[in-house]
Amino acid sequence: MNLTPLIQSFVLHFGEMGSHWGINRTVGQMYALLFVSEKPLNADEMAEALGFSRSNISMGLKELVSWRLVKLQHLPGDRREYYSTPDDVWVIFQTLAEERKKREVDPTLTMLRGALLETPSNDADKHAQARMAQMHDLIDLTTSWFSDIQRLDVETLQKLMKLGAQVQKFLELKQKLPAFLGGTDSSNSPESKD
Amino acid sequence: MNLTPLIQSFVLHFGEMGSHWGINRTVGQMYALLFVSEKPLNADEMAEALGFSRSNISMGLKELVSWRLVKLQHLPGDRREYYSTPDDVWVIFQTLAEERKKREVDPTLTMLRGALLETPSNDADKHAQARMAQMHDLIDLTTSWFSDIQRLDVETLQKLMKLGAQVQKFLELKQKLPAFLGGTDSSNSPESKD
DNA sequence: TTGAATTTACAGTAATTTGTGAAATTTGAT
DNA sequence: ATCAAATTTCACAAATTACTGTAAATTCAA
Repeated sequence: MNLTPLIQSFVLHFGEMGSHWGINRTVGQMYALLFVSEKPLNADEMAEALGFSRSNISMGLKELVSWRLVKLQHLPGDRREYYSTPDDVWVIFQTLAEERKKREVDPTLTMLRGALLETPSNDADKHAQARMAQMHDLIDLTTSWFSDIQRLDVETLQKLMKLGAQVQKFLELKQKLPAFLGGTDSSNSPESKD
Repeated sequence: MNLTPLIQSFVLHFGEMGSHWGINRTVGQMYALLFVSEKPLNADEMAEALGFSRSNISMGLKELVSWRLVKLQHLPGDRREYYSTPDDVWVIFQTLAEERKKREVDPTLTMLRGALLETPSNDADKHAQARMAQMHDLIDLTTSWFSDIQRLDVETLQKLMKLGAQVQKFLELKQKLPAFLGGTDSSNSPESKD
């Protein structure tokens, strides 16, 4: 295959960053290669392009598939398995966010819920539980918001982001005109938090 | 010191999750211990509570301070250094997000900008650059939005999150009444994306 | 059903990361 | 300035993780 300098530097960068992102260097490079590739690649092509062993490629691909970051497909008349990344970068972004949530935050949320049900054994425990409750509520609100947002289509999401901090004006407006959003909303009622 | 079972399980969980979060087990435990502690702790107390060597604590603390996740303070009449986490979990969350952006996405954004300035050497390069441009634009929009949002105070941010997907209604409204947000906004104009 | 092509599992090794104790340095009270 | 308390650095050992080659398993065409 033989990569051009441009592609090579992109691939190497992803390899280096991989460790910061919780994947290893070779998996990072594999993803980068697929991301910029014009067509799906099979494992042998990737092994050759990156200079890794065939089995390493196999492991890495398995991991990337488990993250839903690469998809497997078959090309007509070729029994080998070909791999590629989704075309739409927004879809990629959402998949990444979902998977990270699932792996990196959901387990903690579950642990916190359990811990908050325990009976505190002393003052230190009481304080610890109060702190855990704060953490729980923050994560809960953030992840609920995230799954709300994720339901929006990409177009809408983009508009929202371009709007940026201007949403603040909307909140001010809403304060004045609470009616127009319908009745089941409770976010204006003054119970709020601690 | 001797941790209660409740606190111990919290601390151990953070240790295990640490690897998913890009910090190591001991650093994760240190952070958890400080997070639930009623008062600031010094390095010796932490070493004893967690059963780590004094030097390991020193290293870990240095890392946590570099992430701005723990702060150093001095207690009157005691020359040792005491450590604690910020009280407000929203501040913690924002700090974490800022630091992760700085370490995990800014370098990639920089690399992409550089790559997009290169002259493509062939069709493969042209395609790769197109892909990189998509990635760049996504990251750029997302991080700009993030720094916009970060300027909001915590109260407003909370309201916004509680609103969730209902912001969509605002966008619809805005479509109809583009005037009320003032003139410099271009997000409604139909140039949009590819 | 056979067998060639392909993928996967696994065991051994290499590389990297983590954690420790001892030595060196820094700090601040006297 | 001195000295003891406290912190940091560093070289090494231990543990973990990554990578390879080979062997086993699977797949699919004939």
